[in-house]
Amino acid sequence: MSERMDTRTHLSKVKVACSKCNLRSSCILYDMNDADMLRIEELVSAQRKVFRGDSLFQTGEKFKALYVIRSGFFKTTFTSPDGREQVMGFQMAGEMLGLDGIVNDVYSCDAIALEDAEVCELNFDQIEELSHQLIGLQRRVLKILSLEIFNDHSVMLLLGSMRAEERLATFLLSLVQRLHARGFSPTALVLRMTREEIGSYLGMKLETVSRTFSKLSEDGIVEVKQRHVRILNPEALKQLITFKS
Amino acid sequence: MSERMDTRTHLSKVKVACSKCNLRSSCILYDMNDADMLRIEELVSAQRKVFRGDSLFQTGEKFKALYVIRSGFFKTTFTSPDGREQVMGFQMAGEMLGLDGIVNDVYSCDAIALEDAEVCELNFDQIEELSHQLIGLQRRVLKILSLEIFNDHSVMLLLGSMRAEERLATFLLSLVQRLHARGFSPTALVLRMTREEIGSYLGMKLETVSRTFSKLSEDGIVEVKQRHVRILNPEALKQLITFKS
DNA sequence: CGGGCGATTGACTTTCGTCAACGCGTGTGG
DNA sequence: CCACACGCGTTGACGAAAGTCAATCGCCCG
Repeated sequence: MSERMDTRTHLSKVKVACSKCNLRSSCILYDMNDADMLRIEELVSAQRKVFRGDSLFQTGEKFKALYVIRSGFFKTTFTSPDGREQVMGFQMAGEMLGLDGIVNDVYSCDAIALEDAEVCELNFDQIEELSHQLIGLQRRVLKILSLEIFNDHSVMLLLGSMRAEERLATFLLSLVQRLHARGFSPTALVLRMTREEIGSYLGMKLETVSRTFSKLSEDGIVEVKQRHVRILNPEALKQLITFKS
Repeated sequence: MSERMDTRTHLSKVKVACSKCNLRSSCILYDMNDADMLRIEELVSAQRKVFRGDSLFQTGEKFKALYVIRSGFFKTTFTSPDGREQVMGFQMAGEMLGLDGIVNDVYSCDAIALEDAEVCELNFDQIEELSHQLIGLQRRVLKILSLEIFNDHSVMLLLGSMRAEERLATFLLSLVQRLHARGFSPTALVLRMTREEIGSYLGMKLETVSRTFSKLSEDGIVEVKQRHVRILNPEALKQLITFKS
């Protein structure tokens, strides 16, 4: 945890213009019409900087806002009552954090920045209030929640039915696809997380992650240099996942 | 699939009274005030019967309604593009089906009745319309979605970090707890699903499920006769799950 | 009563986890 | 500027857990 400052994150109250945001096409709020967009800017109660290693929110904290990532990279970790911990996901620009806090008015996971990040804070009371007025926003919020459920189901499928190699292949393809959608290379990426964090997310041990990387590397499918990964043969990687039976 | 009739399910358009429903305390819509409750009854566009083995909806079907289970027992199965299939959950009275269909206007899993069932159909357009008017309903819907996310995260934790015995113990405790909340025994239950379905849900093979049941039985923790399970030592069962480290 | 699906059990194989040693790279302090 | 330390990653040897394949059993339903 950083000791740079008293408060965990920088705050700036500068009003932002969603309508001019360069994330617009990838931001989770993007498909609003211009009239609604002006109203939506009211939602952004603050922008916050979060430094690498610091948390945006923690399990048990009072839930009061959702966050959209403007830049940077997060992991969310979920902890069971008995202390079991697991990485629930990795989030990047345009994605949303905090949705699982709505049920109990308390965040139910930790959101930790894996690199210095900036987020837009959306006060949840205001979201409720405004989506009461704008049916388009209401629908949008529901879709966001539903998407999260859909994505979680995909992860459950991965955890429940795939073997180590398939899991890692799926993980790499998913990451690179999301990065590509944000203008990055479709074949090269820099991992922002450790082998242990990847393993936790994929339900395997860090040694197995490492071994599996080595295996993919030996097979000429990817090139791995520490956290730098290049996908040499995307087709072979997809083939690995394909269900055999 | 049943061939009893042309349409897959019975439909009845008889207006129901949510305010008089005996499920009220466990139904996912329950915490509405009386005034709102009258409005909510408008939502129930139909009640449907679904016979054992039949599906309430299937992957790819146009999404148009959410469902609340009045009686009976369902499984939901999720299928990946390449044909991998997995049981995503088991649902009982008062629980909701179809939430993952909101994102893409298409159901993204199959809901299959494991015993004859009755459901209330809630037209989604009407939900949107009405929750636009009743802020209480809007909030409620958001909480339901968020709860689903929270539950999925618990399953992901199970799949990612537990061993076979822990998974089965967690599964049994969860089932029995939900049944107990509905007035059934806190220690005895009848499984509505096969070993294979349990295995699919828990990310293990049916033989492993069977062996694990036998193990728990040998240890005197549960009594298993086919699908009839009695929990002899709930404390020992909970102890099994407790994280060791 | 017989057929068939589901459940159990055994023997063997595979996959992954565990434990341990070592290597690489970065950042810091002498 | 170099040396060192520490965190992270890799690799190997071994063991444990779960998967696979196969035989058998038993219950339920026609």
